[in-house]
Amino acid sequence: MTSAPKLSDQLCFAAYSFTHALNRAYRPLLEPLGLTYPQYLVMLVLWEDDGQTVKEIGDRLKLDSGTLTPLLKRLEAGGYVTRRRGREDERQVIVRLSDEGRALSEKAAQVPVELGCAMGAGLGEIAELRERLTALRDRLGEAGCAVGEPEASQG
Amino acid sequence: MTSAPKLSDQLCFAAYSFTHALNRAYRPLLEPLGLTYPQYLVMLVLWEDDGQTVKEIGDRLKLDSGTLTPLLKRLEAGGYVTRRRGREDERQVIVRLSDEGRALSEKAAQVPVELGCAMGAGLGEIAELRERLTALRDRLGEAGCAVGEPEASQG
DNA sequence: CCCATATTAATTGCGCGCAATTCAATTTCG
DNA sequence: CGAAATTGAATTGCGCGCAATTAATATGGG
Repeated sequence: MTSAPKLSDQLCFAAYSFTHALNRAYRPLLEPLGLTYPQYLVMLVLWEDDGQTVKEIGDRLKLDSGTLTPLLKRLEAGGYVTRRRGREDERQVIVRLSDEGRALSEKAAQVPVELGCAMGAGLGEIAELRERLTALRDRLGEAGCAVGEPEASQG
Repeated sequence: MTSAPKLSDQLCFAAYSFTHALNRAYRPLLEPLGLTYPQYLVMLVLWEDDGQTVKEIGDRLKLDSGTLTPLLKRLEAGGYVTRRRGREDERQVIVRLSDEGRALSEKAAQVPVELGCAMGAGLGEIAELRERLTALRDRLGEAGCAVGEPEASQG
């Protein structure tokens, strides 16, 4: 048996390469804004709710401080956010939009439009895909399985 | 207008966080094999067709030499592959499995089974998702759109 | 044959992602 | 109250991904 490629692997590679393609598609749209895609995600989170802690941002984006701390420092260096220790709890660092960071949302409004257009997918398909991927992601986050029955594999 | 999150952004984040979740799910399965997920992908490609050039591997995985060269050197250091300049065309580097690398496919056979199980998705759902993601990825790789009509956006 | 152009890998530099560790602040509990 | 446990962020180290550059080899036209 030549170890044929398994379908679950193929799905994983599809997701992997789709994500890279997304990144490449976002790059030229975000570069004029001075943002990378992960930085754009942080800005989306802050545009929705300003003044969140590093922990809260990390919970939303599923990222930890090892990723966020240097990223936020770059956003701060770019003048889009401020980082200040909380008064109540000095362990926390509260991230706030600067005026420039708030203003950036205007320029960024076109990004998802162009992206959705580049994908050329209908509203329904996008919504369905999003739900399935999110559901699978959350299931992956759980315990896993006891490797009992070989299931959902086979190319 | 508070710049509500757009659906296309949500799909992109779903794909982004799904891919990270996949990576986390693969890690404990691949760590005993001494592989990272991208290294595993290269091994899958080589198990399917041994003796490919860096270019060919890159075409299949959509990766360039900047990513592959150091990765392949690590696989070589780990004893799984050899890298040798081609005799016909000395620009090319041909990557071949070592005996150990070939033997690894046996141990790796269980990986997609466990992964598919952890996702807990049916064969049909997996196949459909894979097709859609691949189609979207390929569409993203193309020209894009003329930003005419706002379409496929809106949260 | 020779030179301009192409192609192929390797290299450099930067920004993630994440595990592991460290440190300070806070909470819990004896 | 005070020691231990917990929490939040920062730091370190490593492996991608990719743009940009470089170097070596191959190819095609004059």
